This record gives sequence, C-alpha cells and structure tokens, in this order.
Amino acid sequence: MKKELIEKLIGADVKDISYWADKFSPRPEGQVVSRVGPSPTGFMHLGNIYAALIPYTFTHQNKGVFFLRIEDTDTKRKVEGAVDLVISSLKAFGINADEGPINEGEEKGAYGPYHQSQRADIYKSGIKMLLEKDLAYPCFATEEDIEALRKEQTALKLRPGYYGKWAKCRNLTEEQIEENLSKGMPFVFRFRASGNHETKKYFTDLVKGKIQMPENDMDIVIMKSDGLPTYHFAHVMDDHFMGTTHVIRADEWLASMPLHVQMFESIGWKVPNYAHIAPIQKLDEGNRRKLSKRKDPEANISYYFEQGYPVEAVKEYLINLANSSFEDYKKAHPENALETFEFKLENLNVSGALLDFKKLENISKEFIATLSSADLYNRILTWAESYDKSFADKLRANADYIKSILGIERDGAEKVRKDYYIFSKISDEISYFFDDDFKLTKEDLLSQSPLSENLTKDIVKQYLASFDFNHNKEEWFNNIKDLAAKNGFAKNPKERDKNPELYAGKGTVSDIATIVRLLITGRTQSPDLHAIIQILGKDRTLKRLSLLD
RNA sequence: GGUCCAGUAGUUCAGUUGGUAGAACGUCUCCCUUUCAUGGAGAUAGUCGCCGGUUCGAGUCCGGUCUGGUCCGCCA
Repeated sequence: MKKELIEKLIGADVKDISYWADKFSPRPEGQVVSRVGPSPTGFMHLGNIYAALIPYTFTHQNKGVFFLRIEDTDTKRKVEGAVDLVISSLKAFGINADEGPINEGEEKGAYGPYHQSQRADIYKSGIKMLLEKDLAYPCFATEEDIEALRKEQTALKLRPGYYGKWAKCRNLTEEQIEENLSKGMPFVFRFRASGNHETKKYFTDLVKGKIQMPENDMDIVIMKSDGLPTYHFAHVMDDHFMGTTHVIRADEWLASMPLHVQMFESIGWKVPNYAHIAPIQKLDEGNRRKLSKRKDPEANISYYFEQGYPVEAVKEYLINLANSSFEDYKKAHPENALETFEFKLENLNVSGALLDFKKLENISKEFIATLSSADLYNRILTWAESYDKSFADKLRANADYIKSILGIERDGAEKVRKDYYIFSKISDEISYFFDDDFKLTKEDLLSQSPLSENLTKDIVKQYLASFDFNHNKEEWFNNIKDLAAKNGFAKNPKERDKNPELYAGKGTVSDIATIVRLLITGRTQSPDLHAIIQILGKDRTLKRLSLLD
C-alpha cells in the first residue's frame, strides 16, 4: 500500500514499529514470563482468580516474571474503580504481580504501560507495519452488512464469518479505499488471513497436548473504529513486546489459537507457548455449564468473602481443582503444602473443573481447625467488620469471652473440632452464650427432652440440687453418672442397649446430659458441656438451670 | 451448522510410552464417646458412554456413534 494512503488511514505521525522494538529490550534468554490479563468490568469472577493463580504459581516455581496487564480496550465496559478491585482481589489471594499496575494510578515495570488503553500508539505502529506488509486492510462494512452476511451464510448452511470470497473489502483497490475515505465512511482494520480452512494443522498446547485444528481463514477485525485494538491484535502486540513466553489463559481462547499463531508467524515474530485452562463449571439440572456471572452468585469472588470462607481454603481448593494430584502431595507434606507444591501444566485439568462445595467445605474445615482461638477471633472480626457490623460490635465488646468460646476443644486439644467452615455461621453457632439470644421456654424443654414430663422435671430438680460450679470435668460428669445410678438409669447407652428390658421406662446418662444440655444451651447438640458451663460462669449457669422454678 | 475438548466409583478427579483400575469427598459399619463435631479401624461401590477394529492383551491406539461442554462479535 502507498505510503500516502497509509498516512491517510492512520495519520502521519505514527511511529515505525522499530521504535518500539528499540524501546523494549528483550527479556533475558530462557526466562519464563507469564501474565494475567483481566478486563476491568467491576466484577471479579472465580475464574479470574483461577486463571491468575495458575500462571502465577507456575511462573514463580520457574523463577520467572509474572505481570498483570489490564485489558481495557472495550471502552463500553469500563467501570470506575475496577482496576483497584482487580488488584485487591489478586492480593487477597496472595497473587502479587512482579510488574503491572499497583493501584489505580501507578504501575511498575519496564514494559509498560500495563493498561492496553494507554498503548494506542504501539498498536497504531503495529497496524502501520501490517499495512506495509499487506497483512491488513481497512474494511468499510457496516454492522448491518455483517449481519446480512451472516444471515445469508446461515441460510446456505455455511460457516458464518468474514472470510474468503465473503470478505468483500479484502480486494478493495487503493482508489476505492480513497473514495470511501473521501465520503467519510467509518472503517476498521482487518487481518488478511492466509490459511485454508480445509487444511488441518497441529498445534501444541501445554495443557491439552497436541491438537489438530483447521488453519485460520477469518479476516478478523484487529482494530476497531475507535482506534483501539481487539483482543486478538492486542494479544499479539503486547505479548511480543512484553516478552511473554507462556500464554496461560482461559480455554475459551483455544479456538483462536490458529489465528494468533498465524499472526505471529506472518509478522515473523516468535510464537509463545500456549496453555489453555479449562473453565470452572457447575452442575445445572444434570448438565454442566460454565459458571455464569449472571446466574450464579458463587461465580463472583465476593460471594466467598461474604460467606466468610477463609481465602486460604478457597485458594487451596482452586489449586486442588486445577491439579488433583495436589491431594496426594498434601498427604505426604501436610506442612506448607500450598507454597511448595509443584504443579505441572501438563497435569492440569483438561476437560472442565466442576465446583464441588462439599469439598470446599471440607478444606475450609480442615484449615479453620489449624487456627488458634486468637487467630480465629481476629479473622472472624475482620470478616464481621465488612459483612456483619452488629456481630463485629459484639466481638469487640466481648473479646475475651468469645475467644474462650472459640477455644473450646481447640486450644491445646489433640483432636480439634471441625464444625466451622464459614465465618458467617459462627454468630449463630455461639449465640446461646449470650442471654439476649438465648431463648428456652419450659415447653421447649419438655417437648425436646428424651424423658417423660414428670421424669424430666424430677431430674432437673435433682441436678440443680447436686450441681457444683467448682467441679472439675471429671467430678462434674461423675455427678451426672451418680444421678443416673440413683434413678436406676443405665450408666451408658450401651448397657441399656444390651439389656433394654432392665431400663424400660427409665433412661441413660446421656438422657440426663441431654436435659442439662438443653437447659444450658437450648440445644440437643453442643461442644463439651463442662467447658461451656465454665465459660458461661456460675450465675448464668444457675439461672439457666433454674428454668422450671 | 462448523470447530475443538471431554465422557473412569454416588460426587470431583488421577491413571506417564497398551498388561483387566486408584485418591479425595460422600455413604455405611465398628471402636472412642454425655450429644454433636472430631479421632482410629474398616466396608461399600466402576461391563472405564456405546459399537466395531488393531493386538497375545486396550480405560490407554484407530474408525464410527451418542451425550455434554467451548468457541464461531468493531466483548474480552
């Protein structure tokens, strides 16, 4: 294409591509460079974290460079504060980029800017280069033209798209282009595809292995009429100049790998390694489908923060999802497993990772069980300050009290309870420790008691009479056992099961314990009762034991 | 419609170059036990989507078929 026409199309002051080649020095030989490129839509998808965690971990295990690039070329979707959301979300999961934006205004690294919206000059130079090489051309087709084209193709049962003989602007003469320009017609730039759709070519994907795909023959739009590039072109330009060696990205890009490889090759640039990560899916009425931002609240990572899953658990779950051999590794190395686990791209889940909340809960329980009561308290408080203000107030006002509650069968215990998995459930879980939330009527007691009304009343009376707050755990329980014996109850449930006729109409120790438990906690299930009593204190305990008086 | 990926225990997934299947979670049983949650021991379970082919031998290779998913925008 004539120089004058190129200048008419993109302006006279566009730099040669060599300018950028000089500006961005090549990365050290052999260095692994990878990145994550979220678009700032104001929404952080679980998949975004998943797609960042994998290259981040991979790159750091290879002592490489991991950078963050904001892919904000879609001006229509731009949202205020979205970049901060991206950075803070990544940070919450321990993903800190070596290069890239560090907040809404600043960035670090020598290959920037790391916002695509600020790289317009670089892309223009790229277009200039492609026009000179005859690898791109301006296209004046309107949206309506494209729509009509698609309709015609579908009617003929042909592959829809702008390719081959359907690509009308492909063969525009320079005179025709001049004429359209003089009419002021808007245009985009398209890539001049060189492939034949009938020809199959092998591509190597680090996750999926060798795959065969047709060559690309689509004359895809590479620069929109607003002067910003589409993903495809930005990917090629940026990953070339930023020195990316490993393009690790979501599965949905697999189909455009032939296009991207073709662009690199026709320009004469080195083709990076590709690794396509299977999407996170969920089961919906028997079918799996991609986690949907619109339909599924759990697609948004804020869901996990709101529910109060510990980030560590979510992170471990995601690693687990990506590479199920992590389970074996963790069993062998329970300490520090997450950081030291070396996962291989070729071991990545190939088909699609299905969310399994049961498993997440399990991991979360295991993780929370490793926390001391003080650590747990701090985490709950941090969570509550954002998501449950009144509970946060309660936590602050009763710090020591609540810490001792959380410490039941935790601090110093050889077998830690594993009944918490999300912070949002803890408030309810411990509510009976507070008189305001403790509600038990006589009717509640009698209806839930395993024994008859008269027997229950009698047992309550006897227990209150024999209760001594200063008993240690053994003395305390012996007292209940004595009470059982005195009333002709079985000392343990097994004894009753062996001789049911002996204890007909009576009960066992566990029945007495249940009645005490109901009086103290209002529930039939609770952690260690003696510990609860000690934390509640003498006055509160006696008051609750005196319900029937 | 085209394209590519996948289809292995109830569930989520492993199964490097072909030698009749493993883990985790779940479920169940027993032990521990005042309830629950733990902890310990164990059990349960799969004609490896279906059909055919190659082979002494196939989850693993080939062909076909069905099912599910991805992508096919001036969105990324």
